[in-house]
Amino acid sequence: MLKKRNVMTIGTLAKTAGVGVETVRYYQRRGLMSEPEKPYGGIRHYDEQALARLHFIRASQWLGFSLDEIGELLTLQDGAHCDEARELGEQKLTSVRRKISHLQQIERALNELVQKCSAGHGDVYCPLMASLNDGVEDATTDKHKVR
Amino acid sequence: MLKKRNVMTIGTLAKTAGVGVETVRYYQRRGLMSEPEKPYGGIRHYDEQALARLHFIRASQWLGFSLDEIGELLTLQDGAHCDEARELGEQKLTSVRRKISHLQQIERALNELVQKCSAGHGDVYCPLMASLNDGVEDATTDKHKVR
DNA sequence: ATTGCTTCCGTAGTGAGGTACGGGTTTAAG
DNA sequence: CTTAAACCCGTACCTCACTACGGAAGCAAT
Ligand SMILES: [Zn+2]
Ligand SMILES: [Zn+2]
Ligand SMILES: [Zn+2]
Ligand SMILES: [Zn+2]
Repeated sequence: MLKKRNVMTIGTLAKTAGVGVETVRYYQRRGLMSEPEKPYGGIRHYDEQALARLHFIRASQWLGFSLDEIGELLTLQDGAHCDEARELGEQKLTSVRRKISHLQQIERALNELVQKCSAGHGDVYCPLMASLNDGVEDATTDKHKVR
Repeated sequence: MLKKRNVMTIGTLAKTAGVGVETVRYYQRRGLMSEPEKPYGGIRHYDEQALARLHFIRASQWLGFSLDEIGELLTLQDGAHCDEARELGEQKLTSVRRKISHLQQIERALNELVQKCSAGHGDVYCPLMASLNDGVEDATTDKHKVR
């Protein structure tokens, strides 16, 4: 694994960034990373720019951006279009907040069901099961589609 | 759409429950619903029990159970095994809480980035982009895998 | 009786983000 | 020099929950 002045093979690059080789190749197919030139009949080598790109992708992904959106972010990466990038970030922030409040609703409902059940109902039919049968809160209304 | 005393075709059943016909058939293939007998050369008919089953599935799904888990819940539905069902519910509750706190971490990070960018940085390189390049918080560490 | 919507049934495709396989080539270690 | 590991490349497969397709046959209204 000789890493002579930031020059790596795809395997070293992948391991350094903590992803699989196949993942790097997949990002190349998706157009998120370029494939370096291949020396005649040899092996491609990658530098610290490729590594930075991988970091960019994983950081963005952690923030909830899809690979398509990351592609878009990359075209705005020159620093001259940070207003557009910020716009994307704001949209993502909104969607993250929606997800959180949806999950919090689920958390409350589920917690209530579990509490009611564990409070011990005699031989009465379990309220947890009853709620699943009758519909949990507004579970089956259009307000919160499952997908 | 004649619904003579709780007797429906698959289409009526699906529409009443707010799902597609194909979804009902899919649940049957998955073993979550039984297929009623078919009268010789005729059309199957469904009753309000089938509808209740569909409600059960959608309510459970809304709570975050996968179809496999719902299958498990259904076997515990007789009321005699509510301890096991509650156990499943508690596990799901834990995972929902983990998801929430993960998303809250993302929310904080993303919010900070957007704020820093919109605060207006002169001709300095955009801190949002810089953070994406350098790694957002512990984004690339093992603590919070993207998948 | 003809039109036209349903039902029936099996199979296949979708989207997201990879992961796996397999056969051939190249390089590094001993 | 030999052999094991790593690389190259295309293609297939994975999960999850559906969704679509296609052709035959049933059923309701005009
Ligand atoms: Zn611009
Ligand atoms: Zn109970
Ligand atoms: Zn039991
Ligand atoms: Zn900026």
